Amino acid sequence: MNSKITIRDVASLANVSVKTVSRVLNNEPNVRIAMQERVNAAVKELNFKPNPQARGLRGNKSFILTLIYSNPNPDYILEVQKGILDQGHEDGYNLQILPCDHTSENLIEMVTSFLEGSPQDGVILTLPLSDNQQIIELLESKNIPYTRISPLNSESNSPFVGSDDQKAAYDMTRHLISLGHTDIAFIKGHPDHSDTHKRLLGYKQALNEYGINANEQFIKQGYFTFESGEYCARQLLSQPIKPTAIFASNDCMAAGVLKVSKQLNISVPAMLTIAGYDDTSVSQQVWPAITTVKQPIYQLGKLATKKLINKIKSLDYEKLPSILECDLVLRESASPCSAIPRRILAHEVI
Amino acid sequence: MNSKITIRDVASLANVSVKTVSRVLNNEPNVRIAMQERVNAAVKELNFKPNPQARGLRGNKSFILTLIYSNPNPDYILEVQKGILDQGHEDGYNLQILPCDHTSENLIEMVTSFLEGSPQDGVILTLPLSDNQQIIELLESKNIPYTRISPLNSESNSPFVGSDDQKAAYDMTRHLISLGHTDIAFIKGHPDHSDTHKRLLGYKQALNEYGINANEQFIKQGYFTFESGEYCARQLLSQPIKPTAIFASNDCMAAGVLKVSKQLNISVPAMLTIAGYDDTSVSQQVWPAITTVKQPIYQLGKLATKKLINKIKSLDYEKLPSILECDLVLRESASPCSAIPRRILAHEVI
DNA sequence: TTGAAAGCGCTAACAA
DNA sequence: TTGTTAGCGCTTTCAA
Repeated sequence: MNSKITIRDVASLANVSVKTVSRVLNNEPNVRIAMQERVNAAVKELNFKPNPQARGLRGNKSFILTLIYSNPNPDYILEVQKGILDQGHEDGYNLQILPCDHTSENLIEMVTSFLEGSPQDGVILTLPLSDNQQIIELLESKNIPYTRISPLNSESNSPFVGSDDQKAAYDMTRHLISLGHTDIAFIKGHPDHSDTHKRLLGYKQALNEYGINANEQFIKQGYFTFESGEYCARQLLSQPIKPTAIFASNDCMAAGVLKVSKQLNISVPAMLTIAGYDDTSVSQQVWPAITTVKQPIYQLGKLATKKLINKIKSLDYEKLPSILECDLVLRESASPCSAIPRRILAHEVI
Repeated sequence: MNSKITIRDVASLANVSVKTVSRVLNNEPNVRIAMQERVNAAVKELNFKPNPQARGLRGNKSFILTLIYSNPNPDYILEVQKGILDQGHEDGYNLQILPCDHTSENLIEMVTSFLEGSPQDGVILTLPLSDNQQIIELLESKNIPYTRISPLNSESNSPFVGSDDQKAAYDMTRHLISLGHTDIAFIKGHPDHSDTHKRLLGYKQALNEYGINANEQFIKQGYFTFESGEYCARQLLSQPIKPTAIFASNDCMAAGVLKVSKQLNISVPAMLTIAGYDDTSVSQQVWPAITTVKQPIYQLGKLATKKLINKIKSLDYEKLPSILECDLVLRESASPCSAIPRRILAHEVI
């Protein structure tokens, strides 16, 4: 159904052989400039686009990348997709997607059958699949190049990218401390996600640096869901010693905290400061809007793709950056602490 | 890189010709049952998967469908994607995606170059692209089969699917009336989206049916954004005669209304009922959670794909349903009207 | 009902 | 530096 112009048409218009056209198309050496120009002119005149299927068939390539994800955060996924697509298009690759459920019994079976059924040149894994050993082994055994976004364990002979979650969580905690908070609670994310640990680490690091003892009563286990945010908030806010700030490791949970605060008539931010993570739409659409951390999701997708393509082409990818920085997004849910400080800080606060 | 077993291996194992294998694979007639079984057994034994590229090259098919979208609602898009993927996989099609910006100058240019550059058997259009005349003409001129989700104008010789937006808006308005509200404001969506008009129609239809005059002061132009929801809410809630209920034609805008209500110290739902549309995550994660309308997005994607595939295969698609029903999702943002009714209803309210 | 041969559009190997 | 030929894995003639 598509353009019927083939490489042969171009060849005859440019008065060269098909192989020469092919050479020009693929930037192969050993073609005189004059030839190149003649071919390029013909390509342009005919609006010729090489047929990827034929190309792929011959070269045992498909120019298709596969994104496998199991993630309930649509904002994140769509943004990653966009990054992958943009880089892919730049290099002539298309994207195929496989949403799946990482808690499913037959996850591996499903991924296997997908990988066998439709050819692709490489695979991109997002959290929490980036750390799924079975999937990684599957890819290794099938010799399919892959790249991982935000894996916990980055040791591998495959590329990965990630954002500096620990630093971002550190920065956020430091920001809360700078607002005068010392009783800062933390709601952890799902234990299956590697960022959960990194964010917790950043939180503890900041407290530590300012001489605040991490109070275990202030650290609760969430699961990245709204409900788990509510649940943890209820626990935190019914303790005898209540935190003056709650840092939830994603926005969903922060929104849950906000809901509970309202139900308990705790005004935000006057009586309680809330911070989230991810800068998803909900963080902007609740009131007060939630102070949060913005990951460079688009760039992560793009960079992961660039590395993957380099890996596929046996080019170097080690020189490309691996860790990108996050930004704090300051909104209304965080304000200076109004409570009388219960603790003396070891260091002056910025 | 993929499985190296070819149709030839299957043929020699089953002791038949390649053509016979091909026939069995494609369910062609004129193959004896015994043969079919022999071939199928060999296929299974070798775990043979036909190479789609070779298949496509020969048959001038790609088994790839393209979803083109320009939509800021990630929940919607991801859900549609899932529906398309599931149906596609059932019928052996893969999905390719092209996010774009429908307000961009060079939208058509971009879409054109994409369609020319990568082969696909069919295209799926979501709002607001479903009504983009230029894109439709482009597809027609290139003879690319397409299907549209929720187009305003469904007249075409191409398939479409949609949800009964008018009825859903009617149902929601009726629900608000049944709670005793008569001063019900409506925030319209983006004028480029066809559902905007249908939702308005449903709203007016319900008012009309219950003898409530549609007060033009109560109908505001929004743009499906949070900010436009805020803006309209501010207008509505600063008028001398204030509505007791606001029906925003999507959740984003409803969240904007909720924010303004809180800022103005109007408690929801006690003093103001709010309803949204779309059942996106934000409607669940604000407090109070927003009463809204749930479209069968996944099913729309699936059905649209089924129809498209039938169209591609020159099968009948007219017999498949086109319009699916929506559901009301009742949450805490709507409650019985506490204001003294300012109007007398023409009919008894349910 | 089955099979042999040709060829989809491109690139790798070889030849000129 | 350029061109010729074969063939990737499959399906479509056409013949048996």
